[in-house]
Amino acid sequence: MEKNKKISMSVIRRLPRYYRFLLELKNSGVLRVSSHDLATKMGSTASQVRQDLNCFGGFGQQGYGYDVPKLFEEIRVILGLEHDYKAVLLGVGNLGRAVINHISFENHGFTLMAAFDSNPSLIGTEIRGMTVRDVAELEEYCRVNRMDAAFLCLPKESVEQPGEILYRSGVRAFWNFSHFDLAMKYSDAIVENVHLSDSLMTLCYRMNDSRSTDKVEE
Amino acid sequence: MEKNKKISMSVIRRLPRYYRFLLELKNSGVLRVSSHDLATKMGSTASQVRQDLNCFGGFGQQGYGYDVPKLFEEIRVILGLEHDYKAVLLGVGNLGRAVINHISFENHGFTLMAAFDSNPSLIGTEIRGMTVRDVAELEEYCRVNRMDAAFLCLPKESVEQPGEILYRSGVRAFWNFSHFDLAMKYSDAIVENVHLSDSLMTLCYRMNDSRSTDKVEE
DNA sequence: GGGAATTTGTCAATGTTTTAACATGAAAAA
DNA sequence: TTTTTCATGTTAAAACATTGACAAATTCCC
Repeated sequence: MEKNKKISMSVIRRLPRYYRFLLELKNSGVLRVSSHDLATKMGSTASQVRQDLNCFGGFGQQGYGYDVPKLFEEIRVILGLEHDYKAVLLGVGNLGRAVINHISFENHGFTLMAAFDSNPSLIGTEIRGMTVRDVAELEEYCRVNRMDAAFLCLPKESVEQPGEILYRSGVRAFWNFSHFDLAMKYSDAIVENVHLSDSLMTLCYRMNDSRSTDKVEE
Repeated sequence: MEKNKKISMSVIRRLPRYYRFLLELKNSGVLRVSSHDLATKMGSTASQVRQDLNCFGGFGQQGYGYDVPKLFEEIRVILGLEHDYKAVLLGVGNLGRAVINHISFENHGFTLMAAFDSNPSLIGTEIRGMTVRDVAELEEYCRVNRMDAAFLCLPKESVEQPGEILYRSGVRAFWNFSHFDLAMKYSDAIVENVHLSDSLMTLCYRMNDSRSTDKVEE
């Protein structure tokens, strides 16, 4: 049996990066990797890599390091990427289309089943083999087809109302791209917010910051 | 003079959220807010809010709280959102178009000056009043017009080469949406990575995790 | 105007995450 | 086969982040 110690969010958020780097290594035909090598790639320390991986079990071998294909597979299982969680997408504007076209859902644990929009000029159009549906059908569709997750790509408006509807029809996981935080009152709902503008503001802050710090001379 | 204590990343990453919530409050006509109210909205503690804001100065008033428009403006200045950093965007695919149409650059410290792509069928097309340029012109354009930042929306390929070109032509800040980490060898470069698939994998992990934790019965 | 109720800024304590150190064991080399 | 090298898993220490507590200052209400 595995240790029951709760995994911290900091560790969890690093797992996808390990996964990506391992995929790169695997694709390059690299067969073994040390915690030190991985750390260099990640921009962290060997100690942290070992600490992270050991949360889930001893995948390495002393004197050798980690077997790349094996470790890759382990992390894939840890993340649960072999799942086929059924998901709907709301909002087929630029953002929704970008998400649909940019992300490989199948490799990341999901199957995108349907896309919805409220804009009549979009309803009925095709995207990646899906016909865009009227958001009015959302509740029934999710209940009947037992959706697991929803990707919220509504660009401007509030996201609370569709959130409510989706929760009522059984959806418990939300990937939220809207400008507003999706505050779920239900403790069994999982919300993963992606705030692009927050990230841009952070970039802006860091740019100012580096200016003031760099200006030692002048 | 301000205290010279270095601001931690944890604090910096919360600033944009404060900013968003304050904007909401301001738009609703709310004039004052307590650390406790803000904490409730943020899902954190009053203590943390006060601690965060006090990194930058005492904006509040005992017995009253914080003046919403004033605090909003303070955070706007702290983040440096009044800047007009000149930026170019690379990759006018779905992702690039979503970024262009979805993000309000002007309110977040940037002016988007030009968009580039390597796809001949996109070059010359219009988007948001900009004519898409050939990526071959990138280096010269950035050098001549002194760009500050680049938004990298190249969906699949590696992002290292354009990064090199951009750095050579003076760009020091990068907002990277590509699937690969942009590993800049230059210490004065600022890279803000946005890894959508990482976020999706995290969602997947949390879904599995909640399943196993919830299943106390059964 | 005065006293109760608020609410901040800050210090101290608690909790968490990261880094460092090292004993142990496998692999590689001699 | 034996020794040296390498690199893990783990424990302990250090650094960092969050929370709690409270004095000081303001506002609100009577």
